[in-house]
Amino acid sequence: MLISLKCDYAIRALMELGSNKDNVPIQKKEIAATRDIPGPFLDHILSDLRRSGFINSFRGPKGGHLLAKSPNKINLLEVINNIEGEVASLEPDDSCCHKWVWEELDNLIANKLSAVYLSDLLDREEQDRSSDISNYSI
Amino acid sequence: MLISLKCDYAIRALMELGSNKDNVPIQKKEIAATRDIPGPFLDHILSDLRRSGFINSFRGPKGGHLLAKSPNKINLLEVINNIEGEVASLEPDDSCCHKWVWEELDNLIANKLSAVYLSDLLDREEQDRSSDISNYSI
DNA sequence: ATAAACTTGATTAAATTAGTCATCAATATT
DNA sequence: AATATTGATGACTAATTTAATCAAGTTTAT
Repeated sequence: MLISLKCDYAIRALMELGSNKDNVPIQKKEIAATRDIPGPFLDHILSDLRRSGFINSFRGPKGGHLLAKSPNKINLLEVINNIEGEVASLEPDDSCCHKWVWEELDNLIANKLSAVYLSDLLDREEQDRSSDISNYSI
Repeated sequence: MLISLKCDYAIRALMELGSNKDNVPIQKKEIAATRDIPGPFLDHILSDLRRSGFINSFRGPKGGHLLAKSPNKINLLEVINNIEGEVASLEPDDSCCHKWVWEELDNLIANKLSAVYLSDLLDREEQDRSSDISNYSI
């Protein structure tokens, strides 16, 4: 797949934290459970997210994690770049004839990803959730 | 990288065949040498290209390979789809909340790739080659 | 016939991805 | 202060994918 599962997990984790209304830290166990992420793997992902400045973590009982920025200040490109180093770089220093296509494609992808914010994902999720409810009540 | 090296090789091979003016089949060895593709690996790639109907192959001495279609009838999406199964499918049947982003991204990529034809690559290569020459003579 | 080519399948090596596990560090509660 | 709870980190492993190699077979021009 284009985006690694690890990255997908990272975005899920951020969504869980972003949907948190009160300022009480959410614990790893809860994130893993509600967003279906393997627990021990999530450790590393949270570690990456913390090092990249997306979240703040607190140890001890009542510890957990909180978003460090507003969801509308976090776009997918930066998340992906920080989690997996690079999005979609083609042959490193390849000077092949059709390099330009891969470059155009890279730019296209980067543009798209940098235009999608965590807040967009949260809005859409909220929207989906409410349309599910209305479907159910019809 | 986004597109596998195998796919890149496949496109290089098609370019080599597409730049062939006369109708004499080009041999594997020559394709491998001029386009810098590992010989034995190219075997499999040519096999895939043949099975997908992009090229015709001829055995025996004076054998080799020819394009089966005009370069302006071959776009990158079909090549890639035939060579590596699929371009960039995300989690197979995943119903995760932000699936729509990956879908939009997939569509964007598919649109871009299906709009680039082998003839575009050949034109660009020709153009690059001639600008190199004029640079040299200045 | 024979040599030159392509064809195919088995096998392998390396890299990447996904994940586990154990140990350490911090802190709220008592 | 002791303890239980939680996060932090690094070593390790398993599975998958990618990128090949190699050998045996088939076709065909000469």
